[in-house]
This record gives sequence, structure tokens and C-alpha cells, in this order.
Amino acid sequence: MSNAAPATIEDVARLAEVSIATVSRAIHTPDKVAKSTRQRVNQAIAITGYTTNAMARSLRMGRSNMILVLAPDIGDPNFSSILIGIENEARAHGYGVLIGHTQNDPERGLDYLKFLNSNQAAGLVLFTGHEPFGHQELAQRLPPTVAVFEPVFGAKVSYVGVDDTAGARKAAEYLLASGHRSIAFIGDSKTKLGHVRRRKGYDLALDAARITPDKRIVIDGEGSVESGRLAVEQLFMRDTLPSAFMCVNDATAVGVINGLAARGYDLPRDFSVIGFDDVAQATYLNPPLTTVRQPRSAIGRQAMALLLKQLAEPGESVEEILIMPDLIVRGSVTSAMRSR
Amino acid sequence: MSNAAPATIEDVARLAEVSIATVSRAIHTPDKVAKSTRQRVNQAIAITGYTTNAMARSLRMGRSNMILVLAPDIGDPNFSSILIGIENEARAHGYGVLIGHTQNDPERGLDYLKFLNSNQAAGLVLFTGHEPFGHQELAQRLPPTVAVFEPVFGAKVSYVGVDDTAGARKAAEYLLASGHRSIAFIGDSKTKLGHVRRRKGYDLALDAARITPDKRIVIDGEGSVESGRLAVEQLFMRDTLPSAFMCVNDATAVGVINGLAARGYDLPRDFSVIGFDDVAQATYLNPPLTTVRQPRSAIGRQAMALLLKQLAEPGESVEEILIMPDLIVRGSVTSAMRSR
DNA sequence: ATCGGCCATGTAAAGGTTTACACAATGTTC
DNA sequence: GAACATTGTGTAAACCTTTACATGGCCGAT
Repeated sequence: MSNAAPATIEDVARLAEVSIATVSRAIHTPDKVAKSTRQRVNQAIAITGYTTNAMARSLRMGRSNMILVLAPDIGDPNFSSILIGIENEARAHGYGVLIGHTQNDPERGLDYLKFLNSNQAAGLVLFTGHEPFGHQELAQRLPPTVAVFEPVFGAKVSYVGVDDTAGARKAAEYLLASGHRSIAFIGDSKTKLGHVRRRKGYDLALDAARITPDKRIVIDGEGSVESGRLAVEQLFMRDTLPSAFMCVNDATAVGVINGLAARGYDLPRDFSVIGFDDVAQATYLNPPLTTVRQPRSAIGRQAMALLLKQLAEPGESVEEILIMPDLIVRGSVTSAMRSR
Repeated sequence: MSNAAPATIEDVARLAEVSIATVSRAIHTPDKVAKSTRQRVNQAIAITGYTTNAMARSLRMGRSNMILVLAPDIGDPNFSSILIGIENEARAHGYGVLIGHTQNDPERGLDYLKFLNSNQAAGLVLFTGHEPFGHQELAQRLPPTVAVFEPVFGAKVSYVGVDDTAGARKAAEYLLASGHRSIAFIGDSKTKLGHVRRRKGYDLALDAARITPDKRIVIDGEGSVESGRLAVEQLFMRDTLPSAFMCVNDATAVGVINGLAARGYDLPRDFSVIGFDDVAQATYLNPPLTTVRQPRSAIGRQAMALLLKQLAEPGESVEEILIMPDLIVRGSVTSAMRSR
């Protein structure tokens, strides 16, 4: 309600009877100013309610204290808890977090590129699975960057995420241990690196169980709810039906469950389904979904930690941190007793 | 990859052989500069790849071109599509959108307050339903603000959202038209203004149908999935069961459906359930949820438009814009034929 | 007593932009 | 052809910080 302009460093200096340089030092390098002076300055800050003008600071320093997190869709159920991890770590180190939303729109991506080029963000976190700026970034100066959740296909960018292969292997082994021998894999094994890796976990587990490749059923699916439903339709048009569905993520699993339910099957009696991600919704599905849990906040936290490290030492290092996920057993998988 | 510093206005000026003032004018007030000069400047901009340094600009102007959107939880399934509306409108007017995430943590709120106080955002959009800064904001200078989705309880803040009362009334009338006479309302009728308004729609419809207050069943619930489940438990501990559940939002409806399914009931044969919001998940519930659709992107767009208006004319006007929602009929409501 | 070094502080420049004001050239009016 | 308005451009200040460098005082060593 007060309409006074916000206090500047000069107001503080006047009140504390020092120069503005001393005020700045009292804030950023307190040991370089005498104790008595420091106290006077702190008092003056308290009285005036002074807050550093972030814009002036960034301008002078040539670097902001903001981190840009870029996602195609912030509605992704995985996004919010990863973000919390990022934020907590960022805040602990004096950085703010800015969220950008590309909607896979190149024009929007370009806007954010401009944003980055005017130094408005000190670092970048990608939640995209691909380069968000077309290929223009090659010609541009990008700040230190780390990708989370999904590795960036074919680019040299640091990455923090789950160990997809190991997680998928756990899931497949669980299905095998439940007696399933005919297990479908539904996902995109071509363009999405995360999917490719999960597929590898599936192959590894089935190899180890000596299940021949031709007894495996692999159906393409981009990872959406709809793709799960379509996969079910495709399978029914074929001859051999699996006893279990291993889905590349929970969204696909939702589609599979829906497709199966729509055809009148009773789950998990007739078919077993397993997902990957453990989104909040998984608990409320019918049956509750057995799935692999993403250590989401750990991913966020570690990604930010890595970014901070890269910010501190501007070498061009590229690191990949993989976190081991846990299998969460709920009710969507039962043992296969019937022959199919 | 190029390690050159980004081009400044001075680089452009030199190349175009004009002063930096002219460059600035060519960008912001093109009609004040001669056509030939303008062309030379634009060419120089294209060659250098110049982008205005937003920090310098904001510093000079005393106002940033960022809008802060504050939400307690960006995982809220309603949030992302409202945000899209906000973003589209903001972008069209040269503003960027910054998303803040309070997690209902006062300390975090305070951080954002500092952020606002250092002029880093020109406007504020609240997705909170309450004042996010404790009550400190009374003593502070806040930028123009508008609340979306949920009105701010007891505060004079502009608001853009759905017409809760009318929407809830539509829902209740639909249940009545399907023959239901014993309809439970589950929500928080005390502290959440949005819930209060939806409750009012319920009362209005039932009044009009001359259903006596004691035949109405109102159960408290904060609006979470869990609260829906708890409400079901409470109802079973009482004597009279409703034939239909009117839930204050879809999350509550998910809980109700789960609670009912857990008790072995078959929906919608045994009970009807109706929600409010139409979150993405509603389609995939079993049965698919009949609900009231929030015009989310319209809310976002209009909220931003209102904010821009307030930005342009800094009068202290407070407006409330209510948008009429539609009823989305799916499969969770059937006609009540059985006596209960 | 003199000198060197350290400590605390101040002075001033720089960062990139916008814009009030000044100025010159051109066009308009009588 | 003089007075004046209009148009286009440049000069310089201001926005608020941080920090290299300068300054002055004081202490300890010689």
C-alpha cells in the first residue's frame, strides 16, 4: 500500500553513514568490513527494508541468478515433483527457478532462446528429451545445461535420470518370476532414447530367461494413453496374445488397462499389466498399478547440484548420473497359471 | 559454440552508422525514425543478431516484462491448461511468464515477495485461493494482481474463474433430472470460497426442486482424492445413503469412486457420481466421469487480458469475471429407478 | 623514527538500455 | 523571405549495482 519507491543501496548507505561500496561489501563479503560497520549497515538494511535490485545486480554481473527449466508440457505428471527437487536445491544456493513451456512450438522455443541469449538465465534444465530450439542452438551460446528425466537424443548434454535399463529389467524380471512367458513390450524403440533403454532392460531380462526373440511381442507406442489403447487393438488383430503387458510408462499402462476393460476383460485376472514412472494416478487405477517408481525429487535435486557444479567450473564437462529405481508392487500383476 | 559476447545496441548503432538512441527508437517507436534509417537499423540488427538485454531494459524502465504466476502446486491438473491461456495472451503482448511454486510454505512465499519487491515482475497471477505471503502483503507494494481458478478468500483482488454456482447448479439439476432425490454434496463449505459457491449451486437446485434441507446430505471434504474416500466411509457409518454423489471437484470424485469400488459396488449401477473441473483423468476413470468442464484456457487468457488492462491503467480497480461452464455427460450418472 | 604492509573504507567506472532535451534541417505560412 | 512548426537525429543522464583501484590510518619490524 505504501507508494514509496523501494529503498536502494544508497538509502542504506546514507542511513549507515558509509559509502555504497561498503554496503555492498557488508552484504556479499562481510569479512571485509569491520564488525561495527557491518552492524550499522545491517541495522540500516532492516530499517529501510532494502532488497537488492536483482536487475541491476544481474546487469552488472553479466549473469542472472535465475535458472530456466524448459518443458514441452508442464502438465506432465512427472514434472512437478522433479521440479520441487530442482527448486529446493536451487533456492538453497540463492538461485531462483523460472519455468518455460514450449508446447513443442518452435516459435516458443525461439523465444526462450532469445531469453537465454540476453543473459536472463544462468543455467538451463531441459525436460524435453530433444533439443528444444530446432538446431539453432549449435550457432548460439547456451549457458550450462543439464537434461533431466529423458536424455537428449544425440546431443552432448549432461543428464540426470533414472537407470531406465535397470528399472525395466526389474519390471520384466518380476513378470517372469510371476510365471509369465509371453510378455508384450509397448513403447517407441526408435526415436526416444529413454524408451530404447527400457526396451533394452526388457530384452536383457528375457534373454537371461532364454525366451526367444520371436516369442516376444513388441508393439510401437509413443507413450501416451492413446498409444496404449491402440496397442491393445493391434494385439487383438493378431493371433498370439500375451499374458502380460509391459508398458514403457504409466500413461501407456492406463491406455492398456482401459482398452482391455473396454473389451470386457477383468484385470488382473485375465491379463497382467506393469508400468513405469509411478505417477500419482497409478494408485487410483483399477486395479492399482504395479510399476517402477521414478526417484523424482532426487533426480531434480541431483540435476540442480550438477548444474551448480557446472556453473562454478565452466569446463565443458558432460556427465550422466543414473539413479536406481524401485519396483512398486500393487495389484495389476498376478501369476500366470492359465495357458494362453 | 561461438564465444563472442552478445551484440549490444552499440554494435548495431556502429554498423548502421547512427546513434544508439536512434536504434532504440527504431525498435520501440519506429514511426519516429525515417524509413531509410529504419531499414539500415533493421539490417544491422539482422546481421549482428542483436537482442535487447532485458536486464538493462528493465533496470532503466523500472519495470520488468515478466509476469509471475504463483501456485502452491503446479502439479494441480487444472494448472497447466490455465497456464497455457495465460502464456499465450502474455506472449502476444511481449510479456514472459515466470512460474512460482510456494508449496504452501511461508518461507517460500516470502522469497517471492522479495522477488516482487525488487521489481522483477510487472504483474502477479495467483492460483492459490488465499493470500500467499502470510499477511505481510498489506505492508507491501504489490504489482497489479489477478486471481484465477479460485477466488482469494476475503481479499480485494480481481478474479477470473468459472461461475461456480451456475456450474454446480447445472450438475445438481442433471442429477435431479435423472431422478435422484437423495444427493450428497461433498466439499468444504467453510473456508474455501470456490467450494462455498458450488455448494450454493447445489442448494439452489435442490431448493427449486423442493427438496427439504434434511433430505440433503452434506459431508465435509477438503477437495482431495483422500477426502472423497473418507466421505464415503462417513456415509456408510450413517444410516441414510444417497443415490448420487455430487463432488466439489474431480479429485473428490476419484476418491468417492475408489471408495465405492473398494466396497464392492458396481458403478454406475449402484450409485451415480458427478464431479467438477473435468481434469484429463476424468475420461479414463471407470466409469468415465460425468462432470462440469472448466473453461481453463479461456480463464487463463481472460485473466491475463485483465492483468494487462490493469497494467495499462494503474487505477485500483477490482473486477470479477465469471465464465459459464458446460456439463460434460459421460457414464458415471444413471437414472435412479431403485428405491433406497 | 622510518618504512612496509595490512586493513577498512571511499571513489569512480562500467554494465546496456531508454528518453528528456537540444539541435539542425526541412517544410509551411503569411 | 522571415517566422515558425515539424521532422529526424544526437548527446547525455539516469536506472542500481559491483568491484578495481586509490587512499589513509595503524601496527609491527627494523
